[in-house]
Amino acid sequence: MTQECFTIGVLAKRAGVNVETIRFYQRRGLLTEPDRPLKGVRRYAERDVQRVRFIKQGQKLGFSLDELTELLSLEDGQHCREARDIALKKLSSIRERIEGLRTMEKALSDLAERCSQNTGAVSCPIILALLGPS
Amino acid sequence: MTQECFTIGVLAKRAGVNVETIRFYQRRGLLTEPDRPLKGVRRYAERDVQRVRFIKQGQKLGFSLDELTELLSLEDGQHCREARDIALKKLSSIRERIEGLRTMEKALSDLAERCSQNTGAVSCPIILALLGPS
DNA sequence: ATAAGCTCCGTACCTAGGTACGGAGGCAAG
DNA sequence: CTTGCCTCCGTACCTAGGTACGGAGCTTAT
Repeated sequence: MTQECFTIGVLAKRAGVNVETIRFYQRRGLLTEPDRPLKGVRRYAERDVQRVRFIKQGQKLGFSLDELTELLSLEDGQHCREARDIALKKLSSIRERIEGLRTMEKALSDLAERCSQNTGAVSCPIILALLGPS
Repeated sequence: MTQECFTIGVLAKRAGVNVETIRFYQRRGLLTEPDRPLKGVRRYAERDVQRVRFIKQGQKLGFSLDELTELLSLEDGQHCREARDIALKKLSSIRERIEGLRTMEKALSDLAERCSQNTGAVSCPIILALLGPS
């Protein structure tokens, strides 16, 4: 059986963050503070590890802690209609981001190719490409 | 002919940022400080507007000012080999980001669909989906 | 039962990325 | 030539997202 009961230190290690970060997330409401069965010492489970990893992954993708709080609120499976609205809003911002990144990807790979052909590139196209149809 | 000579206030307005932000970017080395032909007052050109817009766009996509400084250093079209290396590094980080966002997109659109079918969703799949093959 | 090594909690501090403020000077119109 | 609005510059302040610190209390091995 999986060990579903570890301390904050173990949680932090498993999630790859600092203990202080866990405490910070609790203050911010991103992690619910568990009850303390053992007189003062909180115990955590696997789902807490996943939550923290989710937050870290989300941050890498450019979401703020406030946005992630909102996303995590979908997690309980209740409030279906509300969840759907939030999900759709986030979806469109995600799609915009993907589009922007794709434009950047194209510009950079063009640049890299031009450079490796060593055609004595005249001027880097990155900025123009990123500005889109200017 | 295009008017290639405006003050910091106009530059800021055209780029959609605060005057202080321009000055801040100059201190950070993201924008080169132009000479001051008119006894103390700097003049800017269209390319400065584009540079600032580029920075703002890059930030939305999750790049730090340090990374953007590096990307902007490609802009002169010199240092081909170096530029290519930087471009390739950024490319792989961009591709990772796109992948991450795609995973998130899939999870969210599944969620939204499930919600609109009102099947009394059991548990939100977002976290699991985001953690990838766990 | 005592020392090592946790945990808890509050508070202070740090970095990134700005934003605001205040004094001094330029410049154009009335 | 003065009023008003700009620029320049330095310095102070702000928000987000942590990190570090220090005292006090568990808990576990010896």
